[in-house]
Amino acid sequence: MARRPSVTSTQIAREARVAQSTVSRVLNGGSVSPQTRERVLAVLEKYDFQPSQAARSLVGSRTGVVGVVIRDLTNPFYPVMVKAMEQVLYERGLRLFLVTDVVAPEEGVAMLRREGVEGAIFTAAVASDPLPGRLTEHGIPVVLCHRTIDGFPADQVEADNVEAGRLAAEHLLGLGHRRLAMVAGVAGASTAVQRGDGFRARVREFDPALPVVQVEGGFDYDVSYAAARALLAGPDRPTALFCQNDVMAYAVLNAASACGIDVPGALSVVGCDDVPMSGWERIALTTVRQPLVRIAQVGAQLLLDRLAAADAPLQREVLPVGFVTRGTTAPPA
Amino acid sequence: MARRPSVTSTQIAREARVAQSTVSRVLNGGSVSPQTRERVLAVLEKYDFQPSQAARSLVGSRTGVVGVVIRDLTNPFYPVMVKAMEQVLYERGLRLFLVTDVVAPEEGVAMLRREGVEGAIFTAAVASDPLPGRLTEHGIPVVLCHRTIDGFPADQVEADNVEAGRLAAEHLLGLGHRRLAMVAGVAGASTAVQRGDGFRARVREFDPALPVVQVEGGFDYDVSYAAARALLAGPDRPTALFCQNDVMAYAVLNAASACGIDVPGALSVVGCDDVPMSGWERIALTTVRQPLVRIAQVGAQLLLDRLAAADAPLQREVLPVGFVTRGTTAPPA
DNA sequence: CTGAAAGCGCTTACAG
DNA sequence: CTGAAAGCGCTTACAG
Repeated sequence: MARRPSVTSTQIAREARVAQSTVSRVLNGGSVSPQTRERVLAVLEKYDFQPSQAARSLVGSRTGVVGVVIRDLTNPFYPVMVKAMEQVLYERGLRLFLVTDVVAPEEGVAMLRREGVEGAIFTAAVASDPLPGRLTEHGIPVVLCHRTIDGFPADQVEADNVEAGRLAAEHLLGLGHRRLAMVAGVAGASTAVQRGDGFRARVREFDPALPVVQVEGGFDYDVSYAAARALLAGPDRPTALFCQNDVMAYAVLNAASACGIDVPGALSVVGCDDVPMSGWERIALTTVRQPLVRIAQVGAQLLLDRLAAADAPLQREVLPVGFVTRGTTAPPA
Repeated sequence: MARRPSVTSTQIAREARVAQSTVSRVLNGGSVSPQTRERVLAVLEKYDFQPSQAARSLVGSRTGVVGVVIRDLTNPFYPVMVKAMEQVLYERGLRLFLVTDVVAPEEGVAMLRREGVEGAIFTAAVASDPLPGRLTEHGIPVVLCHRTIDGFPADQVEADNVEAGRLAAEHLLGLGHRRLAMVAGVAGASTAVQRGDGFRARVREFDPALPVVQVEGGFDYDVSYAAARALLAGPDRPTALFCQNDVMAYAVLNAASACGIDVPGALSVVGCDDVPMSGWERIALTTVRQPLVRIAQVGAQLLLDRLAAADAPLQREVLPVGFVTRGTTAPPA
């Protein structure tokens, strides 16, 4: 099954009795007389012609493809971002090439380069990650979106995650909780670092002697579920838990159910992200909202801007967060 | 920012003092003497060379790209399928070009053709859908995966959705429910038709006079949530609800919470799909399991087979489903 | 406005 | 085993 275009612009040209370059002109809006255009259009339509992107990419100076690197597509977080990015990219006629964790990171970068992407948006970079750098080395513009890397030479956009952590602590402290724990995300992810820092800083301000127990959830449901079961079954169970993202909070909520621990009666839980599901009555998660869609849109826009002006100064945007009180927090028993 | 490869095989060839075709051979495993290969490999490595897919696609007989058409990426259902497909496709060295509902359907097909996809997998086709046909017309192999179209000339794979509907009815009837309602999916989607048919058929067998109220949920959370609120607030509220997919069941569960209706005490709810979230303690949805990942894998495999043997007879696979009893069903009050 | 020609970066026969 | 050459389907100067 040869995947050659069933009909090429040369064949269109022949049938319309014009030069192939004329077909190209009507396709791309060059100057063509109305009569000629008419004739070519008719043949184009007759065959429902579509030009080969491969040929276009090869000859043109641009491929029109942008790479988007995400982690796990099944985390409800990423589809929302991808969708928002698609929307802004498509409006500008760019296509999106998605790289997920189904391929090894190194291979992902290689794919992006073979694909000739004009730029790439990383959504899940970690501190020591050599991957974004591997792209910039080759002159490919990179945007760090949602997760950032201090000092990395790229446009970056993120939520005010430090403030997010502070808000969570503020809320829990205000409710009267003193036995605090935190379910942490991926070590080295800026979101995890910043949210953790913000939370601890606010607790320290309140009382430097107050400890914050930390368990590792890796931003992952299953990991967090197991960790929560262990934590909740152990001695000195905390009365309040800050989860560095919503998915880990869901895991805690479910683990608490499994352990017969009432939320918020015996345990308060705060998440971070506010993905749509957190508003479900069955979940009703108290959480810190970050402007998910906006972050994605800005990320895409930063790349667009960069493509338009390669030498413009680097941008770094930090978007505000807000606290959303729902049903998973209450004063300690 | 011209997105030309920073280094081409011709430049590699020059530096390695061989012909460009020799570089191509070491890249693609042609016969090359050990010494020559060594020399070329060194230069390849030095520049971290990646060949241009555009050029490869143009000259080769294949692009190595497979199109996957999904509906809404934010429906937790699709990411699972996409991931499973990615896995089998990548193993064979194929890339995946994702088309979501962010682009208009017609434009999606045009993109697939411009991209030169070797085949396409549709996951959300509906009965009257002209799109898959638009691809086969141009000689591009199509697989209908998850949602099928009777009589459509393509390989198809789906769950035994009729049985799924029957199992749901069986369960509810067995529990003693007689006031039944169904939240229906997208009209024209095979899954909706089959699940509905199965459910109604089983009810009819049990008692031809028993009515089944139907409300439209369109496989969509928000639509179903609104429909459920209306249904549950109205007179003659059903005691049991079969939702044609899990997402709609979540909407019903949450709507019931919002209305203060106890599930399963005052209302039994059965879903269909069994996506991972249905097993969460906070949800604990009684549902019909379909082998989601398997369906996606078989879909990808059918396309692979078709690419290997264009003239093989058309396949249609129907995979078995199973009933999963959890916490959202009970005998009527 | 229109055509002939060059060339994008590769793979693939074809010679030697 | 290796090189020279053709050619994939386009866009883009360059002439006319």
